[in-house]
Amino acid sequence: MADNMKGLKRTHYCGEVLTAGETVTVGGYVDTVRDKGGIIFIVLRDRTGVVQLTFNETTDKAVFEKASSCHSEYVLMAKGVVRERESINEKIATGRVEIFVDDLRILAKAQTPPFEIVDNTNTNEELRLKYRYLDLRRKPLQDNIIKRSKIAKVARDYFYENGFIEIETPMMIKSTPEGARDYLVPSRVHPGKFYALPQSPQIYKQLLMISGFDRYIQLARCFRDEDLRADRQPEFTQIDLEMSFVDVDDIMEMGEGLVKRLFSEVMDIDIPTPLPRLTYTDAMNRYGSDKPDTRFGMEIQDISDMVKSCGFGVFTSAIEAGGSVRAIVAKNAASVLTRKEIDKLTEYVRGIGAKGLAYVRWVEDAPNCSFAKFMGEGEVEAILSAIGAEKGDVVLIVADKNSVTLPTLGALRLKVAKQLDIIPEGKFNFLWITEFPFFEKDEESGEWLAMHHPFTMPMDECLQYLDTNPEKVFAKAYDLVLNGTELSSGSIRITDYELQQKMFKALGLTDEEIEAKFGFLVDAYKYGAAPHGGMGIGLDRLAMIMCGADSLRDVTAFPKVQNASELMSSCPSPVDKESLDILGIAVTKKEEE
RNA sequence: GGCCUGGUAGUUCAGCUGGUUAGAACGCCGCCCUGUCACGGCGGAGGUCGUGGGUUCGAGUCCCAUCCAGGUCGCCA
Repeated sequence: MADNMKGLKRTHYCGEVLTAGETVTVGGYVDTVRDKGGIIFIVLRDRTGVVQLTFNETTDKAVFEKASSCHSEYVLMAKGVVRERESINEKIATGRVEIFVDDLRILAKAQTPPFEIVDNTNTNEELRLKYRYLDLRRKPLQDNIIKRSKIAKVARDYFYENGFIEIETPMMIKSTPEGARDYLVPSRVHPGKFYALPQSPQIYKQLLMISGFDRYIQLARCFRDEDLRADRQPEFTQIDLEMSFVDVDDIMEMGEGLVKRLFSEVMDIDIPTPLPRLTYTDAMNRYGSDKPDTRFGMEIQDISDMVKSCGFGVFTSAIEAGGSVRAIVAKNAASVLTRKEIDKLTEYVRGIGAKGLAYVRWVEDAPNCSFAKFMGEGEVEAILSAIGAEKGDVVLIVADKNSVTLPTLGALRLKVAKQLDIIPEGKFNFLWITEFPFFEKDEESGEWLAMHHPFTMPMDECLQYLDTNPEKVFAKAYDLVLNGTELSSGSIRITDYELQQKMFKALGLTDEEIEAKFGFLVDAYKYGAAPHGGMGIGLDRLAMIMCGADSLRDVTAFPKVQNASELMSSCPSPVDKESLDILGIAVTKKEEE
């Protein structure tokens, strides 16, 4: 039987700085036991830090014996007098004092954990996720979770101070099979019918604007049944907001205020506002991405004009087909990007859709150019000079249609920057991406599809092209990007019934489809809505970057792994036939057990 | 679904062109030690080499399949 804590009340956390002479009571987990024979030191740990407990054999034999029976991760409560240490440890905050214990309680014994609870663990993440509750005892993870809590708190403070009302929207909603796949929830009362978990509170927050709440926020749980990435979990949290009587700039200003406040209060870092802006078109042309990492240069340059009449068929045919020839210059990369490495990059770009990679590797005196034999006297040198390439640099060139050259060079830019290790740490480069195209053409069917959800407002000056030139229509949509990660996405919504009908038609929806999918929302707008818009800021991704973590798993208390299962509880799991029968569900396909 | 990487004591890893009894460090257990703090000293236990098949006189090592984990592409309006 373990001891109880009768008569003891915790007075301090372990990490608090104690003054010699005072009597204190602390509780925590045994970090280490150092048994010297006649004297025992136990390092006790809680979420604030560690403190040393000291036991002397000659002072109190009974307490000493109990201390000698303690092992790692035992849960203790200890009362004693604080005193200066005989030898000081400058490495820890509480290293000048110790607690000389006269009352020790073993509140719980503990099995030896399957891995050591230490800050810099090497232990395989799979095992740590299986014992997540133990992994969460580690300080780096505790610090992340605590920082995330602070981020949420500051965000709430900020929006409450700006007149926002926090409103919960339902977690069980109508399934609308658009975009990401829904998680479905069966209904016992309605066999054969399903709710869906929300991918975002989008429709409900728009309805709240119609109701006149004017400014709404929610720290909203969202669910998407898609494959995971380091920065993508199937369930995640958005700082979701919507505002009435606003246009694009008003929302962006509110978002910038939040970013500034968060970084100031949580990190003590000043983020200058207004944040830089880039249109989608410029972002694609310069960085080959709609979420560019601007912490380093290596921008994409168009060399089509310089090579359009050269003898290299790969270049000329790409240009003749309406595409382009574009390049990035990797400064001082010639020693890292050897011929062999460039071959690997060529394989990489083939894997993501390009046909190949031309290059100039400038070592020694003469640039080594993969297409030199097709070029005339001085032509290669002219190109190098025009794009600012110098001795020691490597130029990587892709020729294809723009929908291939730009994303390929964008991906290559990131890959090469990581390889060269030129992305500065500790920088926080925010960037708004604006003026997204409204439609994108499906390469296979040739149909125009909405790039954002169909309630997004086109830019005022583009309305005239809605019927005639879909490619000339841009949206009042904006993404917030931080260090190459999409943090937030938002838009101004269509509040005009007629315009909304027009949009649906432009997207090829029939009246029946409109009614079935969005009938209630379309009806709602018939009763009048102020111009409104909003955004959803990924709390998890924000916390990840603010914690300097590489994965959402490091800032999520109980994350899912790549196949969307949770290793600790082993979910999802099969359910018994009885449960399914009540729901009227038959399972026709099973995962191998 | 495609591609890449990994899986060997509790943990992290080593284990060569296939060859005796699969090693190290940390952790764990026991004994010793009154100022340690990466404590120290002595001793000890601990392995279906992810799983299944194949090649071979012989497989941790080679081949095939499969499972698990991570990364990435597709996917994520």
